[in-house]
Amino acid sequence: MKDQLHSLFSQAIEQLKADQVIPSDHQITLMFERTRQREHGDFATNVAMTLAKPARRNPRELAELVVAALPADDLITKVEIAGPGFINVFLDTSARYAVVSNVLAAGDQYGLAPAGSGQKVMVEFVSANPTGPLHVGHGRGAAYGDALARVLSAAGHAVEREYYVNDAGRQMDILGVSVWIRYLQANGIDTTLPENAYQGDYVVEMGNQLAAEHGDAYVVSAEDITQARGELELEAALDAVIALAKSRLGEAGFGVFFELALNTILDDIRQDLGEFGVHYDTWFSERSLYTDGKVDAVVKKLQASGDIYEKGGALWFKTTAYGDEKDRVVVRENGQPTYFASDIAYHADKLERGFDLAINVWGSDHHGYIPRVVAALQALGLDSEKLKVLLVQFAVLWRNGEKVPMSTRKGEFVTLRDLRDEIGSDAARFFYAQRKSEQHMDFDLDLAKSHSNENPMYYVQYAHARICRIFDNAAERDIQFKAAEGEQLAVLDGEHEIALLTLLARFPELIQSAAANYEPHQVSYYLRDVATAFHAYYNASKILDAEPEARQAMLTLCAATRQVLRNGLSVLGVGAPESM
RNA sequence: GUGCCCGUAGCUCAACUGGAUAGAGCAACGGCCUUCUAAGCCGUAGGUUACAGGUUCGAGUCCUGUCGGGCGCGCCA
Repeated sequence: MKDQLHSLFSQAIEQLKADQVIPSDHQITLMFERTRQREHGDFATNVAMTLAKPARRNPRELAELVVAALPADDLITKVEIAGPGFINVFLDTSARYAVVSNVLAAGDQYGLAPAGSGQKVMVEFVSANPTGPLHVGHGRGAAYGDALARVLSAAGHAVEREYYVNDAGRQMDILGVSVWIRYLQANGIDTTLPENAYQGDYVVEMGNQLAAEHGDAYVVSAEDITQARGELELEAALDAVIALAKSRLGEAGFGVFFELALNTILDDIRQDLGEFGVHYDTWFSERSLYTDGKVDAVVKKLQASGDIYEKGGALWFKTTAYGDEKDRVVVRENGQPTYFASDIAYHADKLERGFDLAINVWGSDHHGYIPRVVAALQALGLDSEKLKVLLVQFAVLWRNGEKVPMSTRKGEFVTLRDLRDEIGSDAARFFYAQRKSEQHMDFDLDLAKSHSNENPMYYVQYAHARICRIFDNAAERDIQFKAAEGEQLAVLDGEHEIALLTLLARFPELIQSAAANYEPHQVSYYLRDVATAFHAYYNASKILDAEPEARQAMLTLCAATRQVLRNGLSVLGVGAPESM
């Protein structure tokens, strides 16, 4: 419909160019908007206002000329010029109710662009360090990332979801050693867990499990540990204990603790996300970048191109040459690569896998990290425009009017699983999906739990369930439903019906807009609008008591509304129950 | 100190990316169930879009400054 308007107005503008009203070389972006008020017709365009300057005429006068040059067409019944120079277009009513048939014909594909019509896109999200259960902060990233992936694929893109597993580096050593200490305690060794190690109960459980499986095979004395720590400060003391564990147990022995911790936690995360409705195509291991030699390769390549220099025994990447504020270390003085080194290899690998677009969903605390990753891609001769980093603000949790602390190491946090148990996966997803990603967000746990029925999701689902019930009741009353078509739908001209029809017609545009702007929250607001329009309609009309012919048309509208609600909820990854 | 994000009704958030009279939900007040699910509907009230300038036909949206909040600025990840 918009395309048709576009073509008609383009013809009019070409005509004006030919008449030399507008400079013929002027580039025009023709935009149509759905109007907010009925008096303004169905669509409006501001083209006359944007042309005012190049044409050196006042907008209203230009609007007159555009309208005069507009070819006749059945679609348009009336055109008005309003305000400072808007051109308001009124469409033929048959164009309005035709949407019902379109919805029913397309079914669960309505609003969705054909698969493969878009780009090849990867969405990497959550990627939390596998050092403990996911907390509600990760939940926002999970809900946003997955809804984004769904919106993008609804808009026709081929989407892959990826989780980058940080299974290398010091954090994992700390986790391994935390489990080891708990294991020692389970074997009766009188030692304490350093306060900067992982404190969670899950670490205790793993220690107990390993003590049961391996007995005292990996035990050292409490004195050895005390001696290793010596008078060192916190972090250095922890490193000393890690070194002790590695030297006494060997790589293989330490690996027992490390691997169990990693696998247990990763399985838990995978299950947690699965129950949240989030499923990944790829779990990409950071360690594999080392074992496959990709980190080395990328460092050598940057050395060869002169982007890496040595200073103070460390290797530095000249990221300032690509707009970063300071240069960054990639290989430390002690020969250990930094996290940045593997991240360069990871992002290079992503783009080399042939995605048109690689989206990273990151917590906003990582925003300072973006310039150096972009720098790395540019230095490697890759197209950094293909990387898009979307930042999600972490939610601030409130309980009893106080901020809830969130520290993984201290084991003090509300887990995603707790939240799902309290309010359910669907409600949690919908709640997160209602917020724009970069918006700061307050999450009041007491409110979320005690007033869970006030979650707008129920409002939308209720509209769906109500429609299902109407059809149940129709069947009980022996009313046979056969979708009305064409002129039979012309009775749908009440205020509520027109509002509903207009909304249903907007759905495909909405999906495109939500995808183009990476804003899945647009879908949740849209669904609420559809539900509002339906509930109002429902209360105003006794559908099953209407005259048979009108009743068929009304039921057809209900069926179309139900379909759109279903499709929209599915884009958010939320269910559409048939009864509530 | 410096860089990025944010500031909209009492609270939580929208606003089709520069458009017409800034909208919803909670909370408050008043109505609607012997009638397809009241998890609903209808109505009332609530605003100097943090503040001050600027850009233009037109600004919550863009530019500058100020104030307030969050987050970065490691040979951590």
